[in-house]
Amino acid sequence: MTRKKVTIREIAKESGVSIATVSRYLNKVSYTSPETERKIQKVLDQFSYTPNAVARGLAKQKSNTIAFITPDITNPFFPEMIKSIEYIAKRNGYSLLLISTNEEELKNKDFWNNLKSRYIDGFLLAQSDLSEEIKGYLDKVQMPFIRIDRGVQSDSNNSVSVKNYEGASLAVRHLIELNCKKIAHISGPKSVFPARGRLKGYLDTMKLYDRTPLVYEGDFTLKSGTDITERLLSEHKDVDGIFYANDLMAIGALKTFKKHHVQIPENIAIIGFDGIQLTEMVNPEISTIKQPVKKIGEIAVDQLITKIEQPDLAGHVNVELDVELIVRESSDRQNQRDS
Amino acid sequence: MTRKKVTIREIAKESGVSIATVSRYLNKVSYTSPETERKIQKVLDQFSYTPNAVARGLAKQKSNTIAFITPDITNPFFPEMIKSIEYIAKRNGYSLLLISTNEEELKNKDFWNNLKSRYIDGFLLAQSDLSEEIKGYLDKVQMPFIRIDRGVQSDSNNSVSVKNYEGASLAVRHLIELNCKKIAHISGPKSVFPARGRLKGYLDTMKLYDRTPLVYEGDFTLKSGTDITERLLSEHKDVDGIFYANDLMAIGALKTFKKHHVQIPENIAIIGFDGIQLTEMVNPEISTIKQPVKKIGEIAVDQLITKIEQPDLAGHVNVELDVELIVRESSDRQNQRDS
DNA sequence: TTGAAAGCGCTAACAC
DNA sequence: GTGTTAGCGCTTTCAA
Repeated sequence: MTRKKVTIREIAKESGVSIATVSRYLNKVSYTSPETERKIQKVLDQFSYTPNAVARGLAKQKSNTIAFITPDITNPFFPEMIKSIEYIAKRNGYSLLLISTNEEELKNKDFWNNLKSRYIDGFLLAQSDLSEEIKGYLDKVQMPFIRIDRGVQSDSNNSVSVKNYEGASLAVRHLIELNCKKIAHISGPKSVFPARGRLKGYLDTMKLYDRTPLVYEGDFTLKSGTDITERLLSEHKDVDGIFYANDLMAIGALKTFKKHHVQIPENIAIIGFDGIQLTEMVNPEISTIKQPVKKIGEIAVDQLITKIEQPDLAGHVNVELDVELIVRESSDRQNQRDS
Repeated sequence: MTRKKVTIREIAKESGVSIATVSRYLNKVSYTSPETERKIQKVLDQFSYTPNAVARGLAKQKSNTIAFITPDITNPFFPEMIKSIEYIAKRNGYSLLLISTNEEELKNKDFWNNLKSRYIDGFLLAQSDLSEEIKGYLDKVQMPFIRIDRGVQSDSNNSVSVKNYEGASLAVRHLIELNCKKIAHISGPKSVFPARGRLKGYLDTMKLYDRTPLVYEGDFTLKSGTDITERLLSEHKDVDGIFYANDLMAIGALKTFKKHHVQIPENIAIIGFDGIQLTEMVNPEISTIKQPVKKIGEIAVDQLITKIEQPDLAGHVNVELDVELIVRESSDRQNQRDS
């Protein structure tokens, strides 16, 4: 496939110019006469030369590689988000290094030294919640980075997230329009920022419509959806609408509903948050507030690359993307009326 | 965090030895006197020195990085498998580069040249089906690699896969023990090797028990599960057991069953193949033939690293892992009898 | 056991 | 415009 290894030196010799000229041509920096360019290009083709990326990296102190760091590779967002990230990165000439870490590791000096010693150009951090300690590290680590999604405090910079508050409001208003009388909220852990945003959106909107809020705290897992719904049903039999702080809990709740022969959406209308693919795979399909996962990835990597390539141009970024109400069977009472 | 950048040169100067000696100590190659070692180590700690990975890479022509290449990053296996791969890789001092490609790109010389120019040490290839053309490329590319899972032809080498045939047999026997009289199989695309293995397992086992086989060809997607089940039900109303060639199709079928008010497992017992997490999240939970996803990843990366570090020791590998029958609601007639 | 020095392959001043 | 040369930071002969 690739014969020997052909270096810039051969190319230079073969085209009768100096390696500097070849390098200049390759990097399109400063002018080279059209004629030499033609000569060089010819030899380049002939040898199907590819510059050695490592040598180039060493000389330029740059690897054209970014890292995606997360403790939580099995998060349902992951596949789709990674896909868009890798795609955009590649299009810009960057490769994607995948790193899964626990919080401990982020505090390890060696961890960061290692990234630096590899000239990793920047990283995306998808870490749920950062302790103050780690935030301190991040400030000092002196690398471009963007935080994604859940790891976002309202006061933070350099992050891409979604409008959790508005999304929650959308969800509640949707349930109200469905004529739900008693709308409960199964929240995420209050320690997590997006969970708080969604909770506040729920509370404020309920208030706006003069409703009495009813909140149970879950932990974003499937199981907690099942269990807490069980408790909710036993303690409040008259609930007829539930807004789950994420899809996974809503899906988990389906087991409980089935067990108690609760009809969805006839008896209770439910809606989740996130818009993971799973919502379309279960029965009934779950209504949700959809996050633009791909877009989150795209924007994050885009911002990161800007920070890398034009450090001065890129100030602190703080993007908040819109979410979208997706109505599916679990809250669709149009069809219901017909039957 | 990290002050200036401290190179091996400072370490050498500071400890009063040559950089060669420091390098030797760092790489634990050839002996160094205990005394110098102590001196060096002291300085090392003091500066919290990390060798520059890129420079080292250039000198050793090695990056300590492996690539995971797939066209299909949203495959449900992905998260868990990647997780185990990254874990083992890291434990062995390797990082994981994620590359998603279409088949076209694999035929592109530049693609491979790029990997080589970065001194990527090897790669895992999770590509469904490789054309002969690509297999030709792989032979010539001269890099260590292992193929994973679906990309496996029976005659291939350097691959890690599972016992598809035996798994299918397990599934069928399970349905027979459940007293199913007419057992159908929704296969995967016949062009895909694992699909063929599962089909053959089904056919042979049916024959073994003197049953008449009934096969419909699906394409492994959720939707094909829904649609083909629809057709199956209309054409063969007496089917009472279905073995789906993968879980996704079995899950898709649930919509059809619901629509036609078919009770699972009372009217029809079903079982899938793969053991993706989704099977536990739907209603009813789906029985399945579980692939040891983590193990597949672990073994693959393990083999790959062996190939990289001991090229002579590692001959051609061809691992076939065992699968496991997991009985869940969709084929559980123990509980059914009680009710 | 240790040091000197020649690479690894490319970039970027600096000079012409 | 183009060539010379000194790095980038580390490894690895080859001598001593």
